Amino acid sequence: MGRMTQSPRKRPTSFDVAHLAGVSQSTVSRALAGSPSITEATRNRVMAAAAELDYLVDERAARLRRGTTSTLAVVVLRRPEDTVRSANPFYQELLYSVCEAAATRQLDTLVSLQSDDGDLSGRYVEQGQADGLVVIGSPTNVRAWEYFHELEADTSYDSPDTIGHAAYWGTPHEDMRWVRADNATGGRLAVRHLTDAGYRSIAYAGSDGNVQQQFRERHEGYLAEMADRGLAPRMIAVDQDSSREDQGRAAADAVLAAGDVDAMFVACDRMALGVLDRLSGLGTNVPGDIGVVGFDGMGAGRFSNPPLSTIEPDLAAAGKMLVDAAIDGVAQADGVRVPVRYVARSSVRSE
Amino acid sequence: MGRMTQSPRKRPTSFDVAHLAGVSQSTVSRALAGSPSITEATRNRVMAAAAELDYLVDERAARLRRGTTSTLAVVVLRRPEDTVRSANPFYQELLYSVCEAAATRQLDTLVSLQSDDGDLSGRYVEQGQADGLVVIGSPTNVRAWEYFHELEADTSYDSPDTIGHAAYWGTPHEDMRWVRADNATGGRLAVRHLTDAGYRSIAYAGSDGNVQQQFRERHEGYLAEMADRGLAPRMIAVDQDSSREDQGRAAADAVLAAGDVDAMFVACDRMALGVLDRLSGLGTNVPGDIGVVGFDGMGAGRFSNPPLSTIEPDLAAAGKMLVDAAIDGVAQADGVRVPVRYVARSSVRSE
DNA sequence: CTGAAAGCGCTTACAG
DNA sequence: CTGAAAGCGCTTACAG
Repeated sequence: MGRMTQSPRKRPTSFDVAHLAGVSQSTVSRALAGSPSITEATRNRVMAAAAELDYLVDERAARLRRGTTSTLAVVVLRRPEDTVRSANPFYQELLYSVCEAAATRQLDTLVSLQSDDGDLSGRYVEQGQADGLVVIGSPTNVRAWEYFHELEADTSYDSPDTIGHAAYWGTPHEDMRWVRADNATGGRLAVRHLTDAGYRSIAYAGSDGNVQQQFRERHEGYLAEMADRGLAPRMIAVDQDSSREDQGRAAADAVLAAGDVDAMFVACDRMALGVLDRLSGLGTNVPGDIGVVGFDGMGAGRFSNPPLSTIEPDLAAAGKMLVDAAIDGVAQADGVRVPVRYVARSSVRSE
Repeated sequence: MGRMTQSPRKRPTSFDVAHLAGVSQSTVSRALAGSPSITEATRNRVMAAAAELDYLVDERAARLRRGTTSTLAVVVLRRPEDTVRSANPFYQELLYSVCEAAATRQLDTLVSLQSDDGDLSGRYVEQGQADGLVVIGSPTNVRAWEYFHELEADTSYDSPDTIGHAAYWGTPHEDMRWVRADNATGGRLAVRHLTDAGYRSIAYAGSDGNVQQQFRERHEGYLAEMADRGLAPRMIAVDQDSSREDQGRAAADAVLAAGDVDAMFVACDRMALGVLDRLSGLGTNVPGDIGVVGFDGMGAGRFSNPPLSTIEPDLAAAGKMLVDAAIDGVAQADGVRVPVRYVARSSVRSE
């Protein structure tokens, strides 16, 4: 490693470069920033000196002076009890796609994992650390969402070069600038493909209550499409407190007990994976006896038994929408929808 | 939103707070930083004024002056052709656990996704943006690893408060400070559990070449344990160019063609998932006819057909080791190993 | 315990 | 096209 072969020395500044190149410090700054007013010859001399000294601009100073940061802050809300392996991979994927979208816009991403029971902080713009903020979470992070909701109301001044924009995934508050999957369309798509494949007695498996806004919307899409097709809706309500997988297993039991259901639209993939697990354990033929459609597009669905048909939100679009909304703002006061598509796999008969 | 209810005004500085609290700017700085030399009464007055003005320290200025950043830079190497959904989730999980480990140490994480065919940059410490650097990638990101390898050699000066530490996951260069799974132990564990379950003709499925250091180590562990138990090793070499899943499918075909193999230790979970997919498609009984063990601990393995036994690296430990190595440095010049454990699921007969 | 002042390392009017 | 100077908003010796 380099530092062993040479004695440490202080990091060079633009003054050192100026001295070596025989120009003023301001010229160094301009030359390195690509100012068009600098001669090619001068620029070359400066660049050579900078390379020679291994000089790099100190971004703290540059940003302090400039007033901007070229950075997007991303807060990921996690449940305190989650480990990397038990956490819902959906949020990890969403984080990843936000980072990708930010990179496309030449923005670095300042990521902070926060949980409902720990310190919350989202004032990165006000602290000069970012030009915008994206918050990713599930509506169950109640305290965190209240915190961010209040933050929106509190911000009483604007930074010179930014308007302190923010965008949110998973907020239960309608008056925050949210980005969400087009859940209702997803619900409709599920019913559409299931009926096209010949299923008629299609149940929705999910929570009945109003805890999860996203689930409610999926359910509404399901109801609307069922009504449009003159089919009677059925609800398989699951216990709120168990894991998604166990909720799915219980839903499968309920469907089998009912005896007259031939397909299920399940609120999310993790739950649907639980459904499949129970159904295959019991020897029920999927998709023959019962067709199953999930929601999320989880990778695990490609290898389940059988592979899971699902409604997949366009994650790349989601990342881009969040970043754009956070940096540019959006016209509408509230939210924007991420498109979804139906992914056909073998948990549904071919149409 | 707040900005609608009040006219925008410039962000307050410590001078504004000082003015309102009737003290000097230095006192504001000290009071807010928690300096013990400030009276309780003074501190309260300052805090009240700061709250009143909604003042927050500008971190750019504070860090410029202080010389540190409280930030860890994390570079994630991605393949240019990958999308969020096609990318190996292992790296997303690892990124997540690095962020968690950093948060535990009160560090923010500056995340940058970079790919072999795009701009590479890892000089965050030199630019005053971070106190340390973690790079996560696969050995296949050849150009990127060469870049970071050279960077280590180039750094010819030290920052005043940091030594420009870095730690790497996935580097093919032995002389960089790497963190890796304990692959050899993983290979041994796989063989151990397979033989304990009564399997005798255990093949290794993976690449034969030396492309993937990690795979080579897993193979070596397998070979060593097989030798210790007096069993004859078998290699099922896979085609380098197809997808992991297809490599797995081909390996399954090869095993079936051979006819005398009763178990497989597969180089990684994605490949093992391909093995399972083909085996179940062909009606082969797993674990009855053939036992399968993968490597990685991928979430999808919990729902595959049958659920996949696997060697799981401790991801939380991996994140912590990377962060610690990057910030504190480590004693040894080269690397440290992340512990692995055997996760028993139904792709192996119960012992 | 508090204040006046220097200075971190840049960018950018302002002159010439 | 280039330079001298101001200033971004802090922290921290140095005095008292």
